[in-house]
Formats: sequence, structure tokens, C-alpha cells
Amino acid sequence: MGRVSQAQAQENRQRVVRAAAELFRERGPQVSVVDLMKESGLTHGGFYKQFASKEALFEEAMTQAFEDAATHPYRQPAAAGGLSDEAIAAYLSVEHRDAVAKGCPVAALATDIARGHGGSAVQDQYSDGVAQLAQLLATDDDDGLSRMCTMVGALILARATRDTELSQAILTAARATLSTSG
Amino acid sequence: MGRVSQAQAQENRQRVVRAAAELFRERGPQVSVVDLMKESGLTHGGFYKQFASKEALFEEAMTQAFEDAATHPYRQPAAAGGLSDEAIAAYLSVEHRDAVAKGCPVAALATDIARGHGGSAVQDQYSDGVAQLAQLLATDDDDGLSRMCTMVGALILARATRDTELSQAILTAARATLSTSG
DNA sequence: TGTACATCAGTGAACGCGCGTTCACTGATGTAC
DNA sequence: TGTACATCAGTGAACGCGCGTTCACTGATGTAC
Repeated sequence: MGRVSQAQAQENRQRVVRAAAELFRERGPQVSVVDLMKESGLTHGGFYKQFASKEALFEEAMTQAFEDAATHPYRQPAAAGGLSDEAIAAYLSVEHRDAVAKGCPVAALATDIARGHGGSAVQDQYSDGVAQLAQLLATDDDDGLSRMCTMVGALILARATRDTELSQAILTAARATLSTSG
Repeated sequence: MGRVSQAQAQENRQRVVRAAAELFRERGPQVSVVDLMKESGLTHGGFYKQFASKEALFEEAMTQAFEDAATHPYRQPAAAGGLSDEAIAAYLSVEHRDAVAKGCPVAALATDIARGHGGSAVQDQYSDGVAQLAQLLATDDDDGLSRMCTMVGALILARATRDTELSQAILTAARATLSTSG
């Protein structure tokens, strides 16, 4: 190989962070450094030229995951602010259910964070993400927390029951509860 | 050591299944066979005298976890059937949040099941558990699915944000939404 | 602008470690008589 | 009921493997002149 330009190195580094943001959501913090690097078209040996530890990457990947999510269809705001019915429908869609890697980090990583993988910097980031999601569902007389629990809970449970009829029923039921017309 | 009576062997086996039912909920299917056996007061070598594989134990542990949960305070039925307000309050309590090992398997294992740990027998068991929980929350004109999502989602998110004020707020908000008087 | 040398991103082998699983061994339990 | 022997639950060392991390090496990039 030989040395690589600084620009190339930065691009490679970014590719690893992006791959991590997806693979951590999909498979949890158990994904191996080898897989993370392979996904980025690199070999594992160079990992520690860019990151202090796997743990440190997880921290950056978390930031990346929340940034990714900010432009996801489910984040499209309503005219009045907050989440539109379309956004909620996108959150509770089969597409979102089946694309964990590119989906909501709050739903994808809840259990990993609860089990303490990641240390407190990661947990703070995660909690901020939860608060922001609730904010999007808040109205004048509701803090949005309960509606967020319904939405996130539905996605998590739809994923856990993916191959059953229940999965669809869960998404449908939650959509009915959360749509503003309902 | 030497051989142990059949009664003792059965008791030891049961102890492993019970420990697994708790540790899998607490730490996920990543808990090691060594830890599982240590928790049961045994050494790891004997594991395969009782179980075909770690995977096979997970299957039994799942059954055990749902049996445990059946007598948990959150399962106390209302006079009219379904879950009482007290049961819902127990589900959304700080005690339940902080005792994953002895708590609701639907909430504890959702992500593990979604990620495919465990194979399809385990996933079927899990889906049955989800359906049963919804049933407990169903009324004449509601299948209980959406309310279940709120309840389970709240517990999962309260756990993931445990050390923040948000955690309490989440439990409180969900309780307000789900109580029959609200 | 061109040349000589230092830097350092990426490689691939190697490290110690913990994992799931296997196995020879043990001796008390269970059984055949 | 008592004795002789087979069984097999549990032990602890060992297996191959994949993990996170380290390291000597490489050669193109970056820099000093």
C-alpha cells in the first residue's frame, strides 16, 4: 500500500464511522473491528491509526447515526412544526422496520444503551436523542413522551415479531393511535 | 465430585435454566456458559451433560422467563379481567425498570430477538408472549396492541435513560396515558 | 521547479484472552443378583 | 438385605476460533531546501 494522502485518509476514516453507524444499529456493539473495517474496504490493522479504541468509535458512530436520522423521511416536519402524519407513517412503515441500519437510533440501540455498552458519553448522547424525538411529538399540552413510547415501542416490537402477522398489526395499531386525525 | 443423585441432577439442571432466564434478560444471549454455570454453583464442564448447546438452553430459558413473568405483580389482573391500574403502575415502576433480570421478557429481549439470536423456535415463543401481553390490555373495542407498545416502549426507554430525569418522566407520562381513569 | 528525506496510513502477522465445546477422569448413585 | 459392578453428573484441562489490540514493515505522500 504505502502512505495515502491526508484527504484520502480522512475519507477512509469517515467511511469507517459511517459503516459503524449502520452496523452498530443493525447488529449492536458486538460487531467486530474486522467486520467494521472490511465493510469500509480496509483491513483491520489500520484501525488504531484512526481510533483510540472500538469504544471510541462507538461514540463517534452514535453521533453519526443521529445525524443520519435527521434527514430520514420520518423526521420530515409538519407545517405547524412537530412531526407530520406522513412522518409518523414513515416511522411506522414496513420499510423503516426492515432497515434498522439506516433507521432511528433511539429504537435500534435502546437495549444496548440500557445494558451499559458504551459508557456514559454515549449514554448522554442517546438520552439527548430521546429528548429530541419526544420534542418533535410534543404539543401545547403534551410533552410527547407517551406518544414517543408508543411509536418507538411499536417499531421495536414490530421488528421482534417480523415474520408474524402481529408485526403488521402492531404498526397499524400504533399508526391509528398516533395520527392526528384519529 | 462423583455422581450425583437423579433428583439432585434435576434440581441442578433447573437451577441453570432459572439462572439463564435471569441472565439472558439482564445481559442478553451474550452471557457466557461459564457465567451461567458459575451463577448456578457449578463448573462449565458439565453443561453439555444437560443441554445440547447454549442455543438449546436459551430456548428453555425463554419458556422459564415467561413463566416467571406470569406471577409478577405487573400481571395481577383487574376484577373485570385484563390488567388493573395497579398492574400497569407496577409495570411502569422504578422497581420494574431496575430489575430487568426478573422483569418482563417482552421488554428485556425485544432487540435480541429482532437481531435473530435464538432461531425460530425462540422467536415463535417470543411472539406468543407479545400477543398474550396485548391480550391483557385489550378491551371490547381495542386489541390492546397500541397500549402495549406504549407500555413496553416506556419501560425500554426508561431503562436506556436510567440515570437521567427523563427516565422518571417517561414512566410517569406512560402511566398517565394508560391508566383507565386518565 | 526539482531533489532528498522524513512522515505516517494502511498492511498483515502476531499477542493474549475468553469463548463454546469436547474429553478423560472421578466416585457416589443406581441396579442386578 | 448385602454385595459387585455399571452408570453417569460433575470436574477441570484442553481444543480451535474469533476477538480487541499491537507491531514491524511498506512505500506513496508531504516537506525542507
